[in-house]
Amino acid sequence: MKIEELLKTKDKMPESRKLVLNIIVTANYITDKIAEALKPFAISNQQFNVLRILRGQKGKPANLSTIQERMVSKMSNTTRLVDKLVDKNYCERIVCPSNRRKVEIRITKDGLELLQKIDPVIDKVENDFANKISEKEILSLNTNLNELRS
Amino acid sequence: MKIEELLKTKDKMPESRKLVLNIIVTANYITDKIAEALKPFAISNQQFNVLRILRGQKGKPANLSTIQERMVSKMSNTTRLVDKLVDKNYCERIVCPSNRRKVEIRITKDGLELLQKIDPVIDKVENDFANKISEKEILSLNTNLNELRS
DNA sequence: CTACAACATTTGTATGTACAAATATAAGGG
DNA sequence: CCCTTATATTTGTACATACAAATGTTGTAG
Repeated sequence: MKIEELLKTKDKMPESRKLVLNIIVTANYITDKIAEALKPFAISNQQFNVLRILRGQKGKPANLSTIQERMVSKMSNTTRLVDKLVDKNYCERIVCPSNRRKVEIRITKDGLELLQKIDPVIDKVENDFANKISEKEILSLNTNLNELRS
Repeated sequence: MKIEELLKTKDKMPESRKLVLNIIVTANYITDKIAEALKPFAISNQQFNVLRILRGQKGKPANLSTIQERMVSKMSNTTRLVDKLVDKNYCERIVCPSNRRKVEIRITKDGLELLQKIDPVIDKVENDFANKISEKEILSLNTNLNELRS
């Protein structure tokens, strides 16, 4: 559905505004789909994002600032987000021996197993979403979005 | 900057996942820019969005459900959002005489004046953002985003 | 009329998030 | 070494948001 129709705007907008609103609305759309898919697993989008970052470390521990800089949606309080994951036993946190200001955060076996269960579900959400346009369009969309952030 | 570089991912991702992350990251980027631009005026992105919806009514009052369905990012508690705007004297709320379950919400003179001050600032943010790509690319981006939500 | 379902909004409450200040540690200059 | 500054994380607090239940109102079937 066209963005103007979706937002029921009668007056016509400049294309730049349409673009801005369109990106935000589409981001909300896909974020909601992902949240819905994660619901049965009782973790939030942000927690899932952190778990995937930790898995990406391939055994190496991550510290808080590393996680923060890699998060899709940065937030000011990664400490408490990691707390939740520790509570649920999906990751563990120990003080870094070489620099005791830092903490070393590692995904646990439980965390890895959870991700393995979630993976196909999220893959499906992502594919169902992206496959509404052609392979070629996906590529040029990615290119354009990269440029918009420069 | 490419999305993979931005998120510092070493393992390569399918294009569908890149697209999803790219849209979310870009939406966060532009949302932050808008929030920054609105900061001097002491209103949030959501409050600004509601004010523009009310102005779009051109004198006619809006009720809560109308506002809610037109918001860029829907939220569960529009009542309290409007409360904030009423507190600041940017809109007024009266019980709808024909159907007392409803409320009629109208932008005030103060609200209209505020929007007039904000308009050029937001226009600039939107244009600076969109003008990083060509007119033609903006149009096809809008088309593709519309399709992705179908 | 009256009872009951539907509707529009509001409120309670638990949880999430932002921002700044606090804590703890490390590193570097004199 | 001691003092200052920088770094990494945590905590306090105020505010925002989600979700469900409550409130008040309307429409309608009997």
